Amino acid sequence: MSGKRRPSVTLHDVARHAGVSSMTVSRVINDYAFISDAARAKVLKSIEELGYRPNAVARATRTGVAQVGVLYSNPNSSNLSAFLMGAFRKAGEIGCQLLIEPSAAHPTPARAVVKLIEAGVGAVVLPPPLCDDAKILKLLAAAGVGPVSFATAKPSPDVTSVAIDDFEGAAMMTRHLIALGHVDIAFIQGDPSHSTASRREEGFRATMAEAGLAVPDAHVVQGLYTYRSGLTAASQLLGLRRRPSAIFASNDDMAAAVSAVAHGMGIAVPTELSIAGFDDTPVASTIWPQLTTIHQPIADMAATAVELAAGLARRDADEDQARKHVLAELTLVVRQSTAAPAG
Amino acid sequence: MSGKRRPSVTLHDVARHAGVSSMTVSRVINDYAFISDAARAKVLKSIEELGYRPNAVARATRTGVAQVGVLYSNPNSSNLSAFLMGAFRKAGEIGCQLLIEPSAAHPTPARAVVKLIEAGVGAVVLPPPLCDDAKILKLLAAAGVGPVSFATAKPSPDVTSVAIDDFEGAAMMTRHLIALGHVDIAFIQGDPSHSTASRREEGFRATMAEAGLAVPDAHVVQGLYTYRSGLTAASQLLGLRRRPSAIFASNDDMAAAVSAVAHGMGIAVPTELSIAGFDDTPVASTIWPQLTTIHQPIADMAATAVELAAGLARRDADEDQARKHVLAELTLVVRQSTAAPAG
DNA sequence: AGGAGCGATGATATCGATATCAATCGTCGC
DNA sequence: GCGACGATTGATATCGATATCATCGCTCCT
Repeated sequence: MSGKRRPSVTLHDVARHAGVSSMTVSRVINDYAFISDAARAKVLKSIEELGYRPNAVARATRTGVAQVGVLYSNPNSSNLSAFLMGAFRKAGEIGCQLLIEPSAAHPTPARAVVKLIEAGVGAVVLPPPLCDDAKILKLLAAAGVGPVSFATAKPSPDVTSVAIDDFEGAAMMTRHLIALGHVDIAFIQGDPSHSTASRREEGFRATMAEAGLAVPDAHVVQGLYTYRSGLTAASQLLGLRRRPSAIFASNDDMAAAVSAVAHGMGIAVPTELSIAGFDDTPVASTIWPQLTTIHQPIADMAATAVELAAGLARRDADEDQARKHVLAELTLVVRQSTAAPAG
Repeated sequence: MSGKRRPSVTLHDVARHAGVSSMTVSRVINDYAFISDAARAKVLKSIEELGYRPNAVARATRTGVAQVGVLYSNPNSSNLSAFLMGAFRKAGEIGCQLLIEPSAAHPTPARAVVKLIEAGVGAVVLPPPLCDDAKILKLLAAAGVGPVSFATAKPSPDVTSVAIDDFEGAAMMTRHLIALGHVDIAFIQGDPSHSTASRREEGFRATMAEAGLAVPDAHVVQGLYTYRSGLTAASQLLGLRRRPSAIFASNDDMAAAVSAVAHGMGIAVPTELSIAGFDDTPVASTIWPQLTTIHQPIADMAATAVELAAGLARRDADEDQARKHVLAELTLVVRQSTAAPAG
């Protein structure tokens, strides 16, 4: 019987309460420039008193609902949840509808793109490695669907992008290890088909060179961003006659594998071996000791990507829109897997 | 210049094309019972020809946008991404707005609930262990906000719920291990503050008893659903004089830890030791060998939960609504971490 | 003084759908 | 053969916001 009903204060309620028209209220909440201070104050007061909250859905009907597609390649990607969180939060805010399409569900990524286009999306967010695929970009261009490339290491100037500076991130981590006193630092490369892999390696090498530290060939081994490839790479590195005192893996999954192998060989982490990852995925704080890694604000980046995509989708034949390029801020997260080298 | 514009076929376009009123079209797509076959056929044909897709957002303005809150406790929960996927997909479909609130961001879970209530949600989805918290349920009831408990092991008959049968899941896995020929099967318990933990243990014990197999006390050790607790538990079990030939951990994170420890002790998986997990989180297919585990259709469950919550949110003082209880289907996923015992 | 220019505001149409109520057409019972 | 009732359909209002255009009152310029 306590039948609570959503009283749902509307814009009109606020207008009535403030003694102005609904348009004035609408303008206030949309930060329109030309409103008298008096009117603005009245409206803000009424909003406060009534506890008004704009209805994103209703707003979207008028502003034009943009349907934005999101393609993703790896359903197990550990960053997926943060990515989705951010993307959906923003989508809810601006009232645009997200269509999520796993490219793995299709014989080729191109088929997934076609499906999204047919579903009528106005823009597509492309995580790596899809955003580096020229064929896909061509397909989208032909359909007039705007692409937003996400977290690619080499964003094309022609394509709106949200990215991180992989080079700088790797450099930050390398500096951290050097500052701890490490000299023999090994590196596990990422999947060469991802553009991020080479940038991270370059960041590592450049920083080592800058510090005057040598990087013997044996200290750089190939990985594929997978746990399993990390297992192999770790065995290789830890079996070396002259074992490195620190291993920097290009992502957290591989760093977790290094941790498991070290564990297996009775090598104490971090006292005998420092391990560093990249991405700050959930596994980094799951395993023990927790990984020192580079944190990317994936959720914020995803939100930004959706916002840009929605803008692209809405825009009419207005072609000369500036392609935006957003670079997100990275942070070094020092946890328990790195320390000064022994002895 | 290829200024593609979303022509966005509307309901009215379809109506005009089919020569009927828009209401008739609306009724067809909403499966209203009393439509002549002729009209239905015409409409369906037009929908097909024009490639019409209903605009969920517009629909929601009229049906009443339900705001549904989703509380979650552990931002690193590996199931989060699947959960969010399902939840948001459904939210998009029915045009309801999701408010996600991490309870960790508040001093107490109760504060998070209050925030959602103040934000005006009509219903809340509560993952464990929040859904078992009487205080929270009381708070919600006072505000007239419907709760939907998610994946709790002991759903209250008074609360709408979407759950799995933890007992049966554990039983399935235990039967699998027994069928492989294992006799000495150890068990790692979950966090006792989660209702799922005890049900899983009961499922294990009941099945062992049924098969006439003994479960010595030393073969059941406490865990907390964390990787770290799994590390400790595994060391304990694998250090036993009479080592079990299989370890069934109540979740994947702990199973992954068992794998790491086994690795460390030079115990081959699965030839010398079988490892089983529960949940089928991403880590299960990340590590190597990949874990045999119990898969829950989290995404579907989340979608169902949102759907039920939206229903709750919309319903007026209509109190005698049936509380629904949905039980999702579990599947045993056999991967590479289990095999027949050696010798 | 006349009006151009602009800041500030409101009236009204609109977005794409559904809710509600009324209208139409059989046909069935008596 | 008449009224009632049920199946089927359409007209119109509505949801909560924004877009567009009109209006109003000033100031400032010539």
